[in-house]
Amino acid sequence: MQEKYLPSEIERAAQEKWTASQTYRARDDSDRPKYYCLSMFPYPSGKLHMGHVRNYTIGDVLARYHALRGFNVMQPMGWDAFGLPAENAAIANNVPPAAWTYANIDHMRTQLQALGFAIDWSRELATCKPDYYRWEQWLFTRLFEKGVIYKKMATVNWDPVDQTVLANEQVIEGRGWRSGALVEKRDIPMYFFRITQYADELLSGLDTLPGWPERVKTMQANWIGKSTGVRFAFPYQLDGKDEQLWVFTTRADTIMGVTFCAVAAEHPLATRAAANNPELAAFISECKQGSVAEADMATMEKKGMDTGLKVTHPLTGEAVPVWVGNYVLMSYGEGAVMAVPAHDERDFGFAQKYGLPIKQVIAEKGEGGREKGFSTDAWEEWYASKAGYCVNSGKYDGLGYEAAVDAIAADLAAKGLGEKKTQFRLRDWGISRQRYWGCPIPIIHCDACGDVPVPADQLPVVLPEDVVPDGSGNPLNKRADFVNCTCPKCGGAARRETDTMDTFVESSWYYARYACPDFAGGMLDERANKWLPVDQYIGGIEHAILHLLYARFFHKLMRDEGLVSSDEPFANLLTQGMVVADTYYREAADGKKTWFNPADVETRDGAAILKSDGQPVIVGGTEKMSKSKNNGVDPQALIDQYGADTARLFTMFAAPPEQSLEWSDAGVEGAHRFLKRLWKLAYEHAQGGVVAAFAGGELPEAAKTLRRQLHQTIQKVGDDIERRKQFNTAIAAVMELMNALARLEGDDATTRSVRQEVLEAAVTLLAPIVPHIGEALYAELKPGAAMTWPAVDESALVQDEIELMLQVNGKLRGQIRVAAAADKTAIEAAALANEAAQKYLEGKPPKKVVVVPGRLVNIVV
RNA sequence: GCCGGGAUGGCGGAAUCGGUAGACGCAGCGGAUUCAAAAUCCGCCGCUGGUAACAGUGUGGGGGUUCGAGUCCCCCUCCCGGCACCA
Repeated sequence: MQEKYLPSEIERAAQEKWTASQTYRARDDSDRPKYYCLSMFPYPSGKLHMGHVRNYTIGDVLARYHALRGFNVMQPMGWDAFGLPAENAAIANNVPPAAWTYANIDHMRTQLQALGFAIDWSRELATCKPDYYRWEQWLFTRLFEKGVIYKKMATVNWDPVDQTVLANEQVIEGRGWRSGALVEKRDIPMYFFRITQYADELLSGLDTLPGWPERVKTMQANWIGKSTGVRFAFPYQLDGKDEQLWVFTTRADTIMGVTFCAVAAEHPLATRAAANNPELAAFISECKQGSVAEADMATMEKKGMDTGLKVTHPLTGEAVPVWVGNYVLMSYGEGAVMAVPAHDERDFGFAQKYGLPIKQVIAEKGEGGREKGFSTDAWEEWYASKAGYCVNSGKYDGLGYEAAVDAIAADLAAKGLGEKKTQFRLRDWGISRQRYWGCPIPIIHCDACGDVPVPADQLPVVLPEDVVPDGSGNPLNKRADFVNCTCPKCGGAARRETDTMDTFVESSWYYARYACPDFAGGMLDERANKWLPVDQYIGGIEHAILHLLYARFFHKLMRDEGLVSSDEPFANLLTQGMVVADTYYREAADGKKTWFNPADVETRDGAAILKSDGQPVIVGGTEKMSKSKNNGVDPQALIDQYGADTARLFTMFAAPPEQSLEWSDAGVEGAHRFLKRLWKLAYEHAQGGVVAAFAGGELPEAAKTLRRQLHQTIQKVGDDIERRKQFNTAIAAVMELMNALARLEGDDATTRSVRQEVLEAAVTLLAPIVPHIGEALYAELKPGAAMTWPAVDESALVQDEIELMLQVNGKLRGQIRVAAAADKTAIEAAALANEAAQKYLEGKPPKKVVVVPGRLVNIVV
C-alpha cells in the first residue's frame, strides 16, 4: 500500500476500473428494485461551475448509497442544449450555435467524468439532436390536432432598433441590452399549450407528492392561484350599440363601492376613446413602452387617464367613469378591472393620486365592539379585510363576506349580467420563440389550408446547423431552403413556421426519454413505465415553479396520449441551494460596472483591494455564482490541485443541500486534510497486516466504547443520507469516529480486529461521497471483496448508565448519572439528592419536578 | 409590488419530536517535532466579570405561550430565490 494519499493516481485507476467493467450501467432487465436518480441536466454553457458540482454530487451520493444497498440504480446524464446563450456566443465570436454547443458538451462531459460520477453514459442525450426533438415535434402535432395547442396573440418585448424580440433578461431598465433603445410592447401571434385545462389537476396532484418540499408545493399552489369570484359586466352604449364591459373580482362584496373602472391600453374602449382625443392617444402609446415582465409592471408607477367614457353600474345604475391604467394588462383576464378604492390598496393609491371618489362599503368592529374609523387620507390594512360586513350598500348592509358575495352574484345572475366563476392565476403557456437555436415548430402555413401540422412521416423538421445569427431577428427567415415548402394537404407552395419552441419544452420530458434514448420507433417505449416515476429528482430551487410545473404538465399530456401510465413524474424532490460567493466591482463615471473575481481580490485592514493594482474595490455582497458578476470559482482548478474527492467532500460538507453554499478556499483545505488523515489511519493499520473484522466476544472498555460509537455512526449516516438528505452531518459523524479511532490504543489481536471493523465501515460510509478513495482503501482493507453497506449491531448500542442534565428553574446546574433502566421516581430522587440541586433549592421544597426520559430533569422551585 | 425561503461564535455550519446552544470543520492562539520551515501531532478557543472555582449573558430586533424556546405564535428589519422569453 502507498504511504501517501495520491488523489490523481487513485482517481484515474478507479475511473478506469469502473469504465472497463461498466459498473454504472443501469439494467433494463434486472429483478432488483429500481432506483431512478436524476439530477437536472445542465445547459452546456462552456465549463462546469460549482452549482453543477454540487447538484451532481448530491445525486451521486444518493445513487451510490442505493447501489450499496442493492438497488438497480439508473443515473443518466444529458444536455439541455438549445437556448439563448448559444446565440449570444455566436454573435460575439461568429461561430454557429451548433458548433459552440457541441464543443461545450465535449468539454463538460470530460469534466463530469473526472468527478467520478456513477453515470450511465450509454443513455446520454442532447436536446438539440434531431433524434430527440423529432418526438417533441411529433407530440406537438398530436396536441395541435387535439386542440391542446392553439394560436393567439401575445405581448412581447420589441427592440425597435435591432428589430428583434427580447427576452425579459435582455431588457435592462426598459431598454434593449444591445441597442439601448426603449423597448416597446408588441402583440404577435403565438402557439399556446392549454395548461389551464390541467390547472385543477396540477393543483390537486400536489397532495399526492409527500416527497416534495412543502415550500415548493406552496409556491406552485400559489402560482396556479385558484380563486372563486364573480365575473360580471358593466353595460354601456357606444356609437348607438349596446355593449358590455366584463370584469372579474374576488371581492364582489365591495361592488357597491365601485367608483371607476380601469382598462388596458390595448382595450377596444381605450382605442375608441383615443380616436378623437390626442392626449389619450399619447398616453396609450406611453403605456405601450417598457417591458412585459410582471415584476416591472408591479413596481412601476401606477398611471392612468380618464377616457371620458362611462359605463353603467350593474346594480345601482349609476354612471361609472372608465380610465385607462398602465397596470392593467390586456392579455390577463378580461383586460379590464373594477376599482374599489376604499378596499383595495392599489385602487386607493390610484384614486388619491387622481382625486377619484373613495366610498367605504365595508366596516369592521374594533376594540370594545366599536366600529373602526375609516379615513380617505391614509390606507389601513383592515380596509381590505374579508372579516367585516357591508355598509352603505343598501339591501346588502350587514352581510358578511360570503353572504354578500352570494347575494350579489344572485342579483347579477338574475339580470343576466354575471355569475360565480372559478378562476386561475395560471395562464396558458406560450411556447413560440422568435429565435433560431431551438426546436422548430412543426407547422406549415398554407394560404389555402391555413396552419397545417407537419405529417409524422415528414418529421423531424431539421434545424440547419450552419447558421450564425447576427442579433437582428430570426435568421431562419432568411433561409429560403428552410422556409419554402409545399403544403402537406393541398400540395401548393407554402411557408414553414420559423419560430422555435421555448426550451422549457425539451426539459419537460427528457427524464422519460432516458429510459429509452435509443428507441427509434416512437417517443417512448415500455421501458419508460419500468423506470418512471423518477425516485429522486435533484435540482436548483430556482426551478421550483416553472420547470417543475411544466414537466408535471407534460407528464399528464404524455399520460393522456398513452405514453406513460403514472400521473406524476417525480416522486421525491430535493431542491438544492445555490453556490454563492462574494462579489466585487468598480463603477465607471458612466455608471458601468466592472466585476472582479474573488480570486483576484484580497482583504487588507478590512478593505477589499484588487491584487493586481492594490486599489480598493467595492464589496457587492454575496450572490449566486454567475458569469455576469464574475464571482465564479472554477471547479477544474480545484480538481487539478486536490482531486475530485476533495471537491466532492467539501461541497457536501460545507452546508446542507437545501441551503445556499458559501464558497471558501480554506474549507477545501480542511476537507483535503481529512482525506489524508483517513488514508494515514488505514495505512498505519494495514502496515501491521489486515485481519478479519471483530465478530464478537468480550472487549476492553475503550474498544467497547469505540464500537458503540461506530454503530451509532452507521445508524446516523444511513439516516442522514436516506431520510434527512443532509450529508454535512453524516461527514461530521465519521470525522468524529476517525478522531476517536486515532485515540484508541493497543495492538492486541482483539483491538486490531475492532480497528479493522471501524475502518472497513468508515470507508464504506464515506464511499458514496468520496468514491475513489473508498475504492482504493477498501481494496487494501479487504482485498477482492465487494463493498456492501454495513449493518448496525444493536448489541453494540446498549448502555448500562446514562447521563442526565439537571436543571433548576430551567437553568442548567449539573449532571447526574443514572442506570439506563431507572424509572421516574428513582431519577427524581437522584436529582433532588444532587449537591448542585440542593444548593439552588436553598432548603425550599420543589414545586414540581419535570423528568424527560433519557434527556434531563428540571426542578421548579 | 406579489409569492416562497433565510438570519446561530471571527467564518461555514450543528442542535432530527419544545429539553445540555455552538457538534464537525475553517481561521486564530499556545505547545511538541525540526538546524529551520512545510507537513504532522497535542491543547485552548461565544461574550462580559473573575487568578480560579464560578457567576452573568447570548441564536437579526421587539413582544407572547411554556417548568423549559434557536425551535411554537404575533409584529418588525435585512438578505436571498421566483415572477411566465436566462436556464
